[in-house]
Order: sequence, then structure tokens, then C-alpha cells
Amino acid sequence: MPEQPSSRRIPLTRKAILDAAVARADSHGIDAVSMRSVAQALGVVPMALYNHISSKQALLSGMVDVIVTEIPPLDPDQPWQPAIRQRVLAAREVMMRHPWAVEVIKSRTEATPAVLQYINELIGAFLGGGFTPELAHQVMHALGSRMWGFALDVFPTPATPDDPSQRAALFEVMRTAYPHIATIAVAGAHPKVAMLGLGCDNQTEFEFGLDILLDGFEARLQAAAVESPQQAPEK
Amino acid sequence: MPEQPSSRRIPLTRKAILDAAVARADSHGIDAVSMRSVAQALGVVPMALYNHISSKQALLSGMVDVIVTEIPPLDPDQPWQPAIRQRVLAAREVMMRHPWAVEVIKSRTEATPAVLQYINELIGAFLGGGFTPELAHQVMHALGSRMWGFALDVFPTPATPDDPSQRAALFEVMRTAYPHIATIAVAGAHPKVAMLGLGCDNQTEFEFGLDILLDGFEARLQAAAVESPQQAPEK
DNA sequence: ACCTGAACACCGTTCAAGT
DNA sequence: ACCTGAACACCGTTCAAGT
Repeated sequence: MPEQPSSRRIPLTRKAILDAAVARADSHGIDAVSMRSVAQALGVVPMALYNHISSKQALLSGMVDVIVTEIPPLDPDQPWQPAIRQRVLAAREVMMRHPWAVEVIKSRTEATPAVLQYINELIGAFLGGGFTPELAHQVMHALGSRMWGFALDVFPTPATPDDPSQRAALFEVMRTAYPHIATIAVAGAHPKVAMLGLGCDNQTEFEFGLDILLDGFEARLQAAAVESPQQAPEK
Repeated sequence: MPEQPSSRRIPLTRKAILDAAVARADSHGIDAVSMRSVAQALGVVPMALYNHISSKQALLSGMVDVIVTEIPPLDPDQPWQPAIRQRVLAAREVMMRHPWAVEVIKSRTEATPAVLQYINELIGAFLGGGFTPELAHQVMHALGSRMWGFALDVFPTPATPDDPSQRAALFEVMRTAYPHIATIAVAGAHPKVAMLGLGCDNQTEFEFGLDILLDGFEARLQAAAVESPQQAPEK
């Protein structure tokens, strides 16, 4: 019995489909999420999904919506910088729970409601912190993917062989062909990482980049306040 | 006659395949690049490609290699900051010439030789500018996709209807549901962009984010020099 | 209104055969 | 060593039919 129709008592619903897709991605990886496989997991024929979700792309966007909803809200009692920092790091935790999410978010081209709401709230924090709309626009773009808690890590790791002697040979090749890469590879901030542990987008490095951006935003905010103090900062 | 075998006098070669794939992506978009379509463009059967390129993924990586080679070299006569800034902006121009490149680079997981060489040279510029290996490691990660001249623009544009009255209706919906987004949308630095012209990753915004990062790198470099002046900055 | 079944037009890739 | 032909095991999606 390859499927159990007894579980199909409850009618198919958009939410049930998205939850099944997220569950499947969590357990089997995003490549295991196809219209056919999700339908099978629900005990239903592939075309049944199309009554609730218009396309594979819509399914992926809906999956993002589901997990973006997991991001905890902004703390309204904090100044903009710690509030945003905290929320971005919270978003990062959600992304770490769903390792497929980064790849899917990178491929999205249209925003869904939960995504728009998250963005809207971040902008609200900037505006509430004294940013002009123009500056808020700029900093949101500068923040980019870091608003979701990840940095595009285009620093690809060559597959590191398990065999130590092969690994040493590879490192020797790297050191002669790309000496600077070899230099910083061994000088990573995290000594536990193997010598070719590039491609590491770990917590320290994420926060390093995030804080440079947030500090830069603060500096631009101050500069703007100085050159056009139409509204005094004290109230 | 659906194909011309006369063009198949020259033997198939890895470079010929990559060039054909790049040409096809430039003219028809990345979705038109399949093992089958590239083979057809070369007047050859799909499986013939596998003698020179091991997989579709290898084809995509090879395509990136081809265009990364188009990025002009670093100017060795300049200090690290203008040199890197200039080269990143040059990389950006290459990416603009090949609109498919951003999407493909985002999906790569392994570095190819030209990519490693480019990265190696950037690191060399940081090290030559006085960065410690540790700090160079950090700033390379913080730079992230911006080293390729693009920022991951996770700020997706809702499809804007052509019809003005529909567009006005959409904007009204946005303004009530996501007021802050609407606020900064109309306050973009580029007045020519339509009111819902979010998702714009234009030159000004790219440079805004890039300069925040580069300035932050400089500040960290100075801070490190102050706290451990084992090598005096003056010579 | 929702689900089904069959089919269409594709994919990347393996395998065995040709030269 | 390189190219071919046929096949395999998938895709997303359309269409017409069922209830």
C-alpha cells in the first residue's frame, strides 16, 4: 500500500500544502520538493495542488512566507540599532533551522505578504529612529540579504578531501596558485576550522559585516542630522 | 534542414562549448541554456558535450569562469581602497553585460580557477594595504557578493501593472497594508523610477553600500594599527 | 468547486554501441 | 578518444473528464 487514503479525510488546503512542503524540505532537502512529491506526501494526485497553488514558483514563495512568519517581532522599546540588530539575528536563527531557506529566498523575485510585512516593520524601525525616507531607502538596499540573517557567501569552498595526505596536497596546490587565499584561510578567526575552511559564513563573520553596516548607517544618520537640522534631535 | 553539419568541421572543445553557452545565455536568457540546446547550437548530439564537460553544473561554473576573466586587472599603483573600489565597479560592469550572471553566480557552490584568481588578487590588495590575514579574512566575508559587483537584492518588486489606474489601486493597497514601504518607495534617490520602483539595485545604491563597507574596513584597519603597532605605519 | 487520469513537452544523465 | 542513439527516470503543466 504505497499511500494511505485514510489521511485524506481533511480537505486539501493551501496551508496544508505549504506545511507539507516545508516539512519535506526540512527532512529531505529542497531538491526533494516537487509538485509530485508534495502531492504524494499528501496522498493526492499532483494536479490537485493546482487548485490551491498556482505554480511551483508560488509553492516556493509560499514556503518562504511560512518561515518568515516564524521570525519574532521587533522590540518596540529599544532604539533602532539594537532593535534591528536583534531582529536580524533572530531571522538568522530561523534560517539556520531551515537550511534550504537561503537558497529559496535567493531565487525569489516577488514578495509575498509576510515578506512585505517584515520589510515594512524594518523600515518602520529606521523611520522611527530618525532616518529620512531617502536614507531609509538607501540603507534597506545596503542591508540587502543581511536583513534575512545571511550574507551571500560567494567565497566557495573547494571540496575538502577527507584523506589528510590528499588534503595536504590540495593545500600545497592552493598555496602556489593562490597564495593569498591560503594565507587568510589559515588565519580565520575560528581556529577549529580546518585549514581550508573557507566559505564559512559563521556567526562571528556575519556579525562583523552586519555591524559595519549598522555603524555606517548611524554615521550617515548623524551626518544628515548635522547638515539639515530642521528637526532638533531633543524633544 | 534543421542543423548544418558543415559547421562541425572543427572538433568540439571545452572552450567552444562554454562560448556557445555564454552566447546563448546572452541572447536567449539562462533558461534557454540546457545541455540539449547548447548541443543543438553546436550541431552536435547532447551526449557529445559530456566528453568535455562533466555535468550541467560544470557547464554553469565554466560559464562563470568565462566572464570572470573579462574583469580587468587591479591597478597596482593605487592604495587598496580606490584599487578595490575600482575593480569591484569594473566587475559590476561585466555583470551588467551578462544579466544572467548574477543568478548563476548565486547558485555556484564551488570556485573555479578564474574565480579563485580574482579572489586571490582582491585578498592580495587587502594584505598589501596593511590588513592582517585575520582582518582580511573578515572583510572578504563582509564584502560577500559585492566583490562581484552586485548586492543580493532581497527587496522584491511586486509586478507593476502597466495600466495607470490599476497601478494606483495597487499603490493604495500598499499604502494601507505596508505604509513604510510606500513611504520609502516614493522617496527613492532616483525620481525617474516609478512610485513602486522598489527592487532597484542601481548604481547609486550599490556604491552607497559598497562605500559603507570600505569605510568600515578602513576604520577597523586603523583601530588594529593603534592597538598593536608592532609595525609602524610610517616607513 | 475540487479532484483525477492521461498526456505533452521538456529535463539531465546512463549505457551500449559505433568509429 | 570521441561521438551517437536509444532509453531511463524524472520534471512542471495543460486539457478533458469526472463528482
